[in-house]
Amino acid sequence: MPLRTAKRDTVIMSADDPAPHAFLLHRGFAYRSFSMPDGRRSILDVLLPGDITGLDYAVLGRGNHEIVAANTVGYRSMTGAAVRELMMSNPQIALRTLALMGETRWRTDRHMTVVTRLDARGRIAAFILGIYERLRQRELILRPTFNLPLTQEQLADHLGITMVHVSRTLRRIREERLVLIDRQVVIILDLEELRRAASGIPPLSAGGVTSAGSRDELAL
Amino acid sequence: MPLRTAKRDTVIMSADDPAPHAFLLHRGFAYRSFSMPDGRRSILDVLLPGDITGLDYAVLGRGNHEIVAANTVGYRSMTGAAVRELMMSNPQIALRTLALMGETRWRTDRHMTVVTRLDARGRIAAFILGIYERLRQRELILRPTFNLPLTQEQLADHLGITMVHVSRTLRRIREERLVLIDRQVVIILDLEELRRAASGIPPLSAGGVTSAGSRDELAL
DNA sequence: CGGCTTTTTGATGTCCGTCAATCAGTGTGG
DNA sequence: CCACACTGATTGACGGACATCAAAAAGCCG
Repeated sequence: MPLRTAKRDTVIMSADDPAPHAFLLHRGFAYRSFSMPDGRRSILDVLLPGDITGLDYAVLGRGNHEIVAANTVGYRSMTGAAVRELMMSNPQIALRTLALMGETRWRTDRHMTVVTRLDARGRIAAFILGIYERLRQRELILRPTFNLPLTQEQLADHLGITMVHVSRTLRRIREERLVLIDRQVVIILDLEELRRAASGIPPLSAGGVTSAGSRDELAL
Repeated sequence: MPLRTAKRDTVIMSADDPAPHAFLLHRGFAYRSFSMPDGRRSILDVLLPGDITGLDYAVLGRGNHEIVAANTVGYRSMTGAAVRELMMSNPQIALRTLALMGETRWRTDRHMTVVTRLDARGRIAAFILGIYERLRQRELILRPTFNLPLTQEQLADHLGITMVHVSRTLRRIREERLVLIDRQVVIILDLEELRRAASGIPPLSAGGVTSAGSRDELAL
C-alpha cells in the first residue's frame, strides 16, 4: 500500500463511506470524529504516529465516523477486502489484531471514564497525560514536552466541554504551573501533580503485546 | 463451555484478573465497569442477552475493567487461550469476531458522543432508545416496553451524571409523557419525541454482518 | 496591510452537583 | 404480624462548574 499524505483538516475517510478502510498513521496527528445530525461533533479518539484504526469497521463494512488529519500526516490505508484476505491467510495476524484492538479499547474505556467522571481540569490533565505516555512509549519524545496540533475547539469536542471553557481551564492549569500550553507547544511542568489532577487514572501502557511487533506484522 | 449463572451484583470478572475471559451472555443484563482509584465508578457498557464481550481483552491478556451481573444472568465464558486456539484453527471465525467488535465499537462510539454532547435528558433518551433497539433487534421484545434491571445509581454511573439528577430527569421525561419508568419497568410512550430528545442520534442497528450468525459460530 | 482563524476575557444565566431529609419497597427476625 | 434495618428513590435548598452570548485581542497567511 502506498504512503499517502494529507494536509491539515483533510477528511481522510468520510462518515458515509460505504467501504471504510483501515489506516496506519505514519506521521502527524489525526482524529476520529462523529457528527450528530444537528451539527454537534464528538472527537472519539486522537490518533498518533504508529496507531492503527478502523480494522473492525473495515471488516464490518460500515463506518459512521470520519477520520481527519489534524496536521500534515503520512499514512497507509487498506481496504476491507485486503484486511479480510490478510486475516484469512495468516491466523497469527488475526490474533495480533485482536490484541491491538484490546489496547485501543483500553484507551477508549479510559477516556470514557475520564469524560463521565472528571471535571474540566481533570479531563485536560488526563488527556495531556495520555498523549504524553503514548508518545513516550513509542519513543517519539524523550522529555515531557511535545507538539499538540489540535485547536482548542477540537480539544473541546474531544473532552465534552466548550471551547471557551477549555481556554479558561488551560489558563488555570498554566497558572497552577502544572502544564505550560502555548499554541501547540505543551510543556509538562509537574508530572506528579498532573497525575493527581487526573485523579490518579492509570496510565495507558498496556505493557503486554503492545507496540511495534503487532504493527509491523500487519504491514499496512 | 458450561452455562454458568450468577445473581445480581455478582462480580463475574474482577478488574485485576490476570487472565481475563471472554463472555457470552445468555440471560439477564450485565455491565462492564471501571473504578477509579478514588472510588468513583464508570459503567462503560451495558450487556444484553446475546452480547459477547472481552474477546479483545482476553487475547491481550489484561483487563482493568470488571463485569458485573445486573440481575440474575446466565452466561458462558472462554479463556484467552481458548479464544486464541479458536481463532487460529479457523480464520473465518477471526473475521466474524472482528465484525462483531465493529458493532460493539459503534455502540461505544455512539455512547461517547451521547455522553460528551447531550444534556441529562438527551442522555437518558438516547440510552433508553439504544436498549430498546437492541432488544428489538434480537427479538427479545415486540413492543416498546421492557424490563431494565438497573438502579438509578448504575444509570448515573453509565451516563456521567449523579443519581439525584437521574431521578429528577426521569421524573421530567415521565411528566413530558415520553417514557414511563417505574422501578424497572420501562414503557416508551412517544418514540418519535424520544428520538428527538436524543437529538436524532442514529440507531444502533449495524444492519450488516450483525446478529445471530457471528454469535452462533463463535459457539462459546 | 487586510482578512481569516484561533484564543482570550467578561457578564450573565442555568444545568447539575452536593448536602440532607423523607419516603417507599423489601426482607428479616422476634 | 409488626418492629426494624437496609437499599433505592424522591424532593428541597443551595452553591458551583460550566454554557451562552458577545466582543476584543492575538496569530497566521496571502
